[in-house]
Amino acid sequence: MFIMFRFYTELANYERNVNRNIYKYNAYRNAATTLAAHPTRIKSGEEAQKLNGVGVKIAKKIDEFIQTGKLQKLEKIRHDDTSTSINLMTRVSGIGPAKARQLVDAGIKTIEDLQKHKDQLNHHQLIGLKYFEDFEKKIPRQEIEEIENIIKNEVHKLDPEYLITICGSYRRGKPESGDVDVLLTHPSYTSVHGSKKKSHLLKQVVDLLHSKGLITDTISLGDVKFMGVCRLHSKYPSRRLDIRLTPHDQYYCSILYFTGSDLFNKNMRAHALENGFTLNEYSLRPVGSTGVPGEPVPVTSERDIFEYIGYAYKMPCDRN
DNA sequence: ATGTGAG
DNA sequence: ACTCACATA
Repeated sequence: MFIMFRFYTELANYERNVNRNIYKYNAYRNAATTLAAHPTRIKSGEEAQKLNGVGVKIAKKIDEFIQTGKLQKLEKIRHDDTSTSINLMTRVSGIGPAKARQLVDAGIKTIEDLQKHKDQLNHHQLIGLKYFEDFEKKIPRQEIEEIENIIKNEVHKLDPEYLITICGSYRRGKPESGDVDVLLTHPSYTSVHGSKKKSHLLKQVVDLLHSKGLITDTISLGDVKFMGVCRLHSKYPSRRLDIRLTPHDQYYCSILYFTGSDLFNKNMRAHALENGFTLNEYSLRPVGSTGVPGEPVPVTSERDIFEYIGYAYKMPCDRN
């Protein structure tokens, strides 16, 4: 039923992006996931309708697919001009469903159209347009290794106490990644002194990497999160770079969280709950019988987190 | 404050 | 699911 999962996901995205109907979007997504999780092959709509999240309409579509091998509604959507235009617009970083709809309603339907109407785009969307092709390219592992070396060398020349970890699929050992996700901390910055603003710790690093030519554009820069663009040399594509600053005592929970995968995080958090803990991006806390989380337990490595909740340690490459 | 978008 | 940053109000 994998193909049905794909079809319903496609219909879900259509309802969200084109019709802006979040309820139908959720309905299709629910149906898609329950169908995907179903252990045996489904032979009819009637059979499927017994499942949670599958009603009359979706059951009918299953019958249609079984009989014809396709879905009329989906075929129509795939050839619909408005629908395909909206999908194209949302591929520009910074353009979501709402902006895409607005652009297409104004007759702006292609990347060339966007270039003629830059006045309708905000700063983020302009960067998304400027690097439209580059941002869709995968980043080879070796290139991230080079970026990592530059960041670590330059930042440690500035202050060797910074701790730097590149997370995401790169840390899970994947040969290619979609962006570069850097986690940054400094021993002088902890959540207990959280009220003391240490935002310069992030700005300082961003300014440095900018001056060294690695960072080329800033999409946004707050106290704890930078989103922008970097490039190794003029011959390389431009890459999306995120840097987040985390308090030192929350560093390993953050690393765990931002290393993923999403599914792994979900499973691990569920396991934590079963063992009386709640785990998030910031901390691991025991949950009392009242259900109120207690104080965070001290964590000085990723391994600590696994041990507290009695979960066999998994290397990042085994978290896919 | 509220909505949008990203991750 | 939840948080951060930005834009607009």
